[in-house]
Amino acid sequence: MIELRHLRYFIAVAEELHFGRAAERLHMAQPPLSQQIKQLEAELGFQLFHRTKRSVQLTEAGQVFLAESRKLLHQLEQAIETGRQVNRGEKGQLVIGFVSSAAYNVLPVILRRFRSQVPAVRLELHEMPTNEQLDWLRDGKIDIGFLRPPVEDKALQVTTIVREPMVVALPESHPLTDASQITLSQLANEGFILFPRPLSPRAYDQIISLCQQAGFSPNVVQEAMQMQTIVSLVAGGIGVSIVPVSLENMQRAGVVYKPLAEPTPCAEIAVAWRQNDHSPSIQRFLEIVNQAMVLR
Amino acid sequence: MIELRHLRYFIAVAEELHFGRAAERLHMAQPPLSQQIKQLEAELGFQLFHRTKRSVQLTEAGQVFLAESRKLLHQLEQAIETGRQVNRGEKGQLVIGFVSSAAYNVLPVILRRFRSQVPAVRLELHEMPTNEQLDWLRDGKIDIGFLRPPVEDKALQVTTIVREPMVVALPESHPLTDASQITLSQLANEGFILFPRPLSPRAYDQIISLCQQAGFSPNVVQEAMQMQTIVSLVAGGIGVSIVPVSLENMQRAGVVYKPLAEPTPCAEIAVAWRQNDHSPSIQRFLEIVNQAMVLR
DNA sequence: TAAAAATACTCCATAGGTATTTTAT
DNA sequence: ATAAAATACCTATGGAGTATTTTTA
Repeated sequence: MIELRHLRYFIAVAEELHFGRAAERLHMAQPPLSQQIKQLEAELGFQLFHRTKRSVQLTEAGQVFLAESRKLLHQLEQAIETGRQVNRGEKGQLVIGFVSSAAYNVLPVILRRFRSQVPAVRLELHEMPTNEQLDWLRDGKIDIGFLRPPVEDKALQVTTIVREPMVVALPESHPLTDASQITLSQLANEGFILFPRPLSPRAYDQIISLCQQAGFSPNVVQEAMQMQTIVSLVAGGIGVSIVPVSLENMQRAGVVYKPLAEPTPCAEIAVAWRQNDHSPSIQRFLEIVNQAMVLR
Repeated sequence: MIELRHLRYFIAVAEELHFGRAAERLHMAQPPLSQQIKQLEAELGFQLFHRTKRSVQLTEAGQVFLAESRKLLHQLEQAIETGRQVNRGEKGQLVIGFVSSAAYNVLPVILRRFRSQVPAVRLELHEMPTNEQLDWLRDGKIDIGFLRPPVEDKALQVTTIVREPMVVALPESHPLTDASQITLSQLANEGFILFPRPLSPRAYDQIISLCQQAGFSPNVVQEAMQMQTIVSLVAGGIGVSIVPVSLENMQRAGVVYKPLAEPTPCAEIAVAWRQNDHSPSIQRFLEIVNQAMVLR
């Protein structure tokens, strides 16, 4: 059976064209080297050297096999190095899911950091709602999710990384745009635009219950999956909404954001990953998330 | 030190994801297999498997290294196969020199045969006179020469493969074109076109001495290196020439070839190669030359 | 005859085997 | 309780060393 040893020895002899010197270079005696080369030739089924006792020369086949052998050892080095990089989480591929609002908030910061620190890990991004992310995480279709807690699944690990105040989004033309802040009760007769409850039950219920504490049940005139859509609808005067403050980053014309007077309700974003997945690139990614987003 | 054994074992375990079954497949016991994998991991500096006693799983780095390992073993197979082909003279490269007249005669037959029997050997052809071929052979710049004997060099082996009659080449307009054959004495007063003596001393001297036996010294009015040129000059009425019969293949308009009445002088072509060069593709080529050109 | 590869043999390192333990399900 | 990997220990193959012979320039 051919071993790498044979190739290493062969390369040495081919380079020295002298068994004695090659043996010296390999820190071994000459006879076993002759043996191993002979054995290699037997395994290969062809001569590597023309041997005339006094001089050693590569055969034509030997020359070809020399080039191939060098390539092989070099590739092994490469393979080891690549393996080590993957092991350190410096090379690989990550598939990431995120809710649309994360795109305005945490994602840009984290991705910029990750890309600069670990450039050899390819990132694949998929925008999708929380519940879909949970399925994809379980199926291994994504490795990391940026989503809205809570998550019940015991197989998934979840850390909240952002907790931001909610603000009221009003059409530019609305009379309340002059107020410095708004109490919920002032919105009792407004039409509300919200996301469908299954998308983020906790946030949804929070808003509803706050309104009820303010003495009214909100009149939901429209639902929309995407935050962009909600903001657009507000701009269009369809109604008002309560959105995470980071949406201000969108700079949508025709919309004014106002803080709430109430003890501020919060929108949360969390990272989630499979508890038993110790893939180094995931670990590396989570480290960077931690660095960037130490949650107070 | 990593050996191919390690890779073979690793691939087996990675494919079975079960040390026991992998060991069985490798016709060995399970403990030494565990040992070898452990040793491999130590050499690599990273884990290949997540081992939880009850289940074996590839790590991310392990997956990458698995693909690389498979590639490596496959490439070794390839290298061995290529080496064997080269050894059998079925793959490689040959550089061949030939005198211009060989192009009308032996070369086409031999090359056609060789290309069909040994398609994977690349041929490089260089037209050049005999003396230059000898230098290039000695320098290793060509491997095979088709040239005009004799060759004195002891380091070169030479076999004559073609011995063909010489014929007289006359301009179409010449009065002797009606004769069925020609005696040299009939050409005593003609102007002769010949190649320079150094190009093929034997053939040159042969022609001169034949003329002298016929009672005259030929009047050489023009010399030319290439047979084509000689024939063109004859066609142009500059003079007559004595050329190998295979030149008739050229079908040059304006020239008529006539056999000689004299005991036919002969033009020879030989193959030459370095005696101590046992490169299989050369051997293979020479075999085919022998097959095709068994000299009577 | 001198230099270098091949042979002959000897030895020991280590690959591989056997028996057993550990551990997770 | 059981299946599977790890650990401990032993065995023996074969890789490597030493001494010697063979070969040819």
